[in-house]
Amino acid sequence: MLEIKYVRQNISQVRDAMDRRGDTANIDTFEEIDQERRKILNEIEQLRHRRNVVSDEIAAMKSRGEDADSFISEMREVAARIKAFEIELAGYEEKIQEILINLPNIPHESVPFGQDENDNPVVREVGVPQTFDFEVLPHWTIGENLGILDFERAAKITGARFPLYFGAGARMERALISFMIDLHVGSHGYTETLPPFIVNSRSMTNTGQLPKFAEDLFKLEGRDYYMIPTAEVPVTNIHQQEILDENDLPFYYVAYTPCFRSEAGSYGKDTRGLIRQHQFNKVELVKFTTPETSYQELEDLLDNAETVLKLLELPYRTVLLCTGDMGFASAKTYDIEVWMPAQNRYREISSCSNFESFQARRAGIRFKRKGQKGTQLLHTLNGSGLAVGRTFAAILENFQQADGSVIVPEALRPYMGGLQKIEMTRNQ
RNA sequence: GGAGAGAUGGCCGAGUCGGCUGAAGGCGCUCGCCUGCUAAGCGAGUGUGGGGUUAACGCUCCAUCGAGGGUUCGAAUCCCUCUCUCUCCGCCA
Repeated sequence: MLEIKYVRQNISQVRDAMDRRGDTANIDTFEEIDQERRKILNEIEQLRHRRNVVSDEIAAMKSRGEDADSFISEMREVAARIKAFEIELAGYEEKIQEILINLPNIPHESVPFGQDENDNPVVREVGVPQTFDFEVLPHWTIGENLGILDFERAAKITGARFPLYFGAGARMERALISFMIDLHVGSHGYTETLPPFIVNSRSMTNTGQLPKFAEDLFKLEGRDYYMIPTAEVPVTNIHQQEILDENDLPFYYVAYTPCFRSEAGSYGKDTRGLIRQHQFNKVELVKFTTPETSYQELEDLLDNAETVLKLLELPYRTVLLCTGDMGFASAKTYDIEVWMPAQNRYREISSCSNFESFQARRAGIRFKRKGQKGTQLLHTLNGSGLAVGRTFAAILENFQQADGSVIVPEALRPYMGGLQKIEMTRNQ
């Protein structure tokens, strides 16, 4: 959410930013409603002032034993007028709030203009895609052949787009989670957290999933609870409505959670394999920083995520999202895309964003500077470090062998009891 | 699920037969003084959001004592609903 004062004073810049994003948010009525709102607010405040003054006078008169009936009946009328104005004001505030809550973040000046993902500049490519002297198979075929993935049975249990891992596959998924968390905690200074996987609508609104993107979420029937689509939601909300001390910043958190997404509107896309599931695992990095450091922190966070791919020896590239491809709450986003040999293309495996004060304002996350009065909104950032299911898929495809087996990346072997290769065996 | 207790400023904690309490006191923090340094001591200041005004410092008004609603001229204080926390019982991994 943007600050109402900012919108008021920079209405053309805001409109321009919406255009660059290709967002259809309607701020045409903002100025008019805002003015009306302030006019009424003024009236109310004057009446309330009158009421406060006279009420004190009434108290004084009564204590002196004087008759205050005429004041009381006047105030009875004032109270009624206040109430009428308050109802009117609430209507305007609701409208203003609706406009503000649906306004996306303003892209940072370093974000290039563009329509969609085709306009995202590549920042760097790391690693060289391997050449295979046999026909490369998609990861779902590899996984099913090895007996470590079973989409058919998963569909029986639940439905389409749910994963079921067996044996060395289940173990590798778990190993990836541990490997990533240990790396970020041990080498990058993050604090491990294990948050709730279900959150309330307030938390969802704070990070920007609600109200605009409700159809992407799984909601618990009859309750104000939602399954998290990313750990970003519960972890960012850890400090909801808190005033933090500048000396304690920055906070770095890493959290493993499953993620649940309805994937409404993606019918027919990535129907096979682990790329697009209703439930998948992800290790998420979240930062709370001061405004002046947040862009350096974004670069560092991005580097932390890329390190996972480097250690796993997976080729990838990093792209900077253009204005038209960014998420609602983000001011700047990098995507990391891993090489998928069977698709002969790069696929998103991490998304690292700086939200500046957008989420902090909604969530009321502020900090105090030493020697300075008042509080200030801090900046929140997050990024996948990494999406585990897609990492799993990338390993199967990049490390597949002619005989159908899959080499386990060296960095992962300590987490798999030293297993070097996943082969067709009965009890792995 | 049943019974009870509670929710106040960065933190702790007063305040209920409604009215000079935006809120005592303490801690913390900031600034100043003082002690050779440290510790202690002394003095002053110190919530948040919004409106008006100002070039700015500031001044002023309104709101805010878990959330929402009600009673009243007036509510932190009375009533209702909800949320959360704690204690006991039941149930349960």
